[in-house]
Amino acid sequence: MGRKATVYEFISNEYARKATLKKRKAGLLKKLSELTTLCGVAACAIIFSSYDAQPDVWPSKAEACQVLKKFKSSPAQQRGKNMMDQTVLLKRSILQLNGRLEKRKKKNRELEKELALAEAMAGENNCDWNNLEQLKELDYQLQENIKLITDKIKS
Amino acid sequence: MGRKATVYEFISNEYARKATLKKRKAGLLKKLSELTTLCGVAACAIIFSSYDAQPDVWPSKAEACQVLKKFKSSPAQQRGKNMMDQTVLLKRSILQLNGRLEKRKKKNRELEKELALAEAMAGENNCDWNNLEQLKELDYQLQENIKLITDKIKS
DNA sequence: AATTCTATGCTTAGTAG
DNA sequence: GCTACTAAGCATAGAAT
Repeated sequence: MGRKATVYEFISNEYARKATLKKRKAGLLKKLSELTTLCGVAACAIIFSSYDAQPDVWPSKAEACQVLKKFKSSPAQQRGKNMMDQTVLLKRSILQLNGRLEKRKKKNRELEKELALAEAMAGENNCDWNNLEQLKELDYQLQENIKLITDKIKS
Repeated sequence: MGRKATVYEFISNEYARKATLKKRKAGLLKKLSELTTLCGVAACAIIFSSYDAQPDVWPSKAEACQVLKKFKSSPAQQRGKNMMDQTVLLKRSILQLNGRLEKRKKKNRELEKELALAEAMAGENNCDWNNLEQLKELDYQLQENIKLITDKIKS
């Protein structure tokens, strides 16, 4: 009953996370609706969840496009402040990502040993290695992209 | 003090309207921030008020670091009669993993298209955060895959 | 996994400085 | 205008179903 104080970090439990997403998404869109009504402003929101291929777009895709079009037509200079904020956030998240990458690479190495052992015991078949290769390939691409973005931000 | 029940219609009083806009906008963006952190989703919001020429744009904030489950390397212990069983299980799980990986890659491609849409709407200067969201999504899924393999090996 | 319930945390309208 | 305050409205986590 009731509830505890919310801890603001990624909800590891998948079901709880999905339930929270649903509730909060509804709450958020309601708030956005209220805001536009009460204050007479134009607004839109786009939420990408990994559950649905399609993003949730409020109020509708068409209207969101209009709002975004308007945003796009506003001079870039006026967006300067937001850009700055974004850059700061991006840098922070890149730091986090790099940390996670390091941990993941370490895991990969250990995992690789385990799989190699299993492979040796199995005696043949290299589908294990194929799978690992996929992970490593993704890993490589991820690093390349992060490097790219980092360079972009620095410049 | 306190407050009355809110009537959801345009606030005619200009001062009250502006004050409400400020408060609710802050509340809304906070909620959006919480949503992305708690549920690991990418989201953005754009709000046009008639007060400012430029809209308030909320880019996806840095995703809170997902607490990484402690990697427990399986010490490859029972090499006796369990060996074969483990290998069989491993092979089976790898087949499943490959299937999942394919699905996820497909999902990723769809997500990528949607993100590309948002990117186009938000303008070229915003491409960085969209790219980063893709990377983070990819990163998350990679971690999931690795965890899956690890768990399979342990069992 | 979706719905309902409700205790409790969170937001915010109105106000004061 | 703004910040700070606070009562009361509102959102929602966790549990039950």
